[in-house]
Amino acid sequence: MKNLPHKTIERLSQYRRALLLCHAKGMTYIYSHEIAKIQHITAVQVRRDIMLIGYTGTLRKGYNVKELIDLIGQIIDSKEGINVCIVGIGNLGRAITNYFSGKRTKLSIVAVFDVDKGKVGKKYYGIECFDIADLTKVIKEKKIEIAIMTVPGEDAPMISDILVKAGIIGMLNYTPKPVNVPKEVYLEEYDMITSLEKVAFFVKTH
Amino acid sequence: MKNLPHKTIERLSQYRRALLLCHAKGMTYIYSHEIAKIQHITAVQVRRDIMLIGYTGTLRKGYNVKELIDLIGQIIDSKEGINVCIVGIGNLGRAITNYFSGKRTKLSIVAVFDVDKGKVGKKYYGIECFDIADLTKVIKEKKIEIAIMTVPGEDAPMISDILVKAGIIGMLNYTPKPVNVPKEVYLEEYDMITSLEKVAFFVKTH
DNA sequence: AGGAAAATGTTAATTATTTCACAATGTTAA
DNA sequence: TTAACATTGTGAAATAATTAACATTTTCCT
Repeated sequence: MKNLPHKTIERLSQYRRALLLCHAKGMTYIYSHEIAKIQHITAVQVRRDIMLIGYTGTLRKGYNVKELIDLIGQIIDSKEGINVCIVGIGNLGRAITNYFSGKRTKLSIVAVFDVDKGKVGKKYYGIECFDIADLTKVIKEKKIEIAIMTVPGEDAPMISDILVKAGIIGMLNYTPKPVNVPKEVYLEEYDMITSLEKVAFFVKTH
Repeated sequence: MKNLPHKTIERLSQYRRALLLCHAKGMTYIYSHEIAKIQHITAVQVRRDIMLIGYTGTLRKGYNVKELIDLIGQIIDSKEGINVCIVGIGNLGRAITNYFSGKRTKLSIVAVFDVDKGKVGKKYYGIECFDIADLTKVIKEKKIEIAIMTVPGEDAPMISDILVKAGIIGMLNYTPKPVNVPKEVYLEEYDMITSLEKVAFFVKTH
């Protein structure tokens, strides 16, 4: 059961978010096709994902919303919680910080970093900004395991190396510059230009 | 040749970006394994992607950087160029606008929108901000074909509907809320929370 | 009570993507 | 001149992800 497909993990995260909204609205049961509709995927895919995590719904009634939320939590959250930092508190860094602040209890942003001395010491959405020169020290002190890079592309490789040396084990790179990390570090990269170019391409070809 | 895999399109966009940097540095030829190194993928994958677009390198010399850049452009750019708008000029909207401003000649951000009257009329990175109430009018006037949504999640479905009615044919949804569009509209969704949860999961399971 | 309808759970088939393996061939060095 | 090497191009195999098909079961209706 540890070998869940990457795509399934992504969808579970999304299901949970949708389910939390349903739960807040007072729904106790939900059908696979209702989840599917929200995520605009097929009901079979929803059922398969749920099958993979070993949950069983009730025939003709669907899935218990609360139970499913909790089970997804058991699968994708880590029990103790994980500390995260944002490196580079420009527009994108602030967007993400704001986005997360006070959302997930198991994933907490505990520090943001920037080179700009004018930003150091200030708080962003309740999170203190540290000098990027103190990356290593703060990461160790605060037991930060995941870093989100939102620095300018040209700084990404250098910052990435520092983060790896400081003991980061997961990294989310939002700069347009791919970085190299040792295989023990889990790296996810996302680049907005690529996404837009992709949309433009598929728009063109119907 | 029109049936290029989605993943190949994404990589071609990335190759081009890397190649442009190489070209700027004066490189005239590049090997598949060099491109692979930059993107941290395998050389075979690079060669296959290049094969799929019908380009042929020179044995033992590699690929001509300039030729490859141009060919990728022919494949993924649309000849006439495409106009894009950003809906919601908060932190994320500004990050993207800044990111793109003056980069791709074939993809231009020609308008940004916001509900906040204090923002309307101002310029963001050189792009004028319009009232979101004028979405339909401005989209038609400026012949905008792609919209990037960076509004709060709760507004996403409603804005999405307006965009579709206004004639948008491609949409990039950066809100955490999935939206439904008719099948003629190409939709790409990306959600940062999901990405972070995914990293957290795979970090946990080595 | 019995039949129709609506769900889930799952095997099998299909499709998409990546990787392997290797032929072909130009380049370099002895 | 020839052997060793490095590189591209690609068919075939392997892996990953999605979709189809359908058995099963519960509920509802008559």
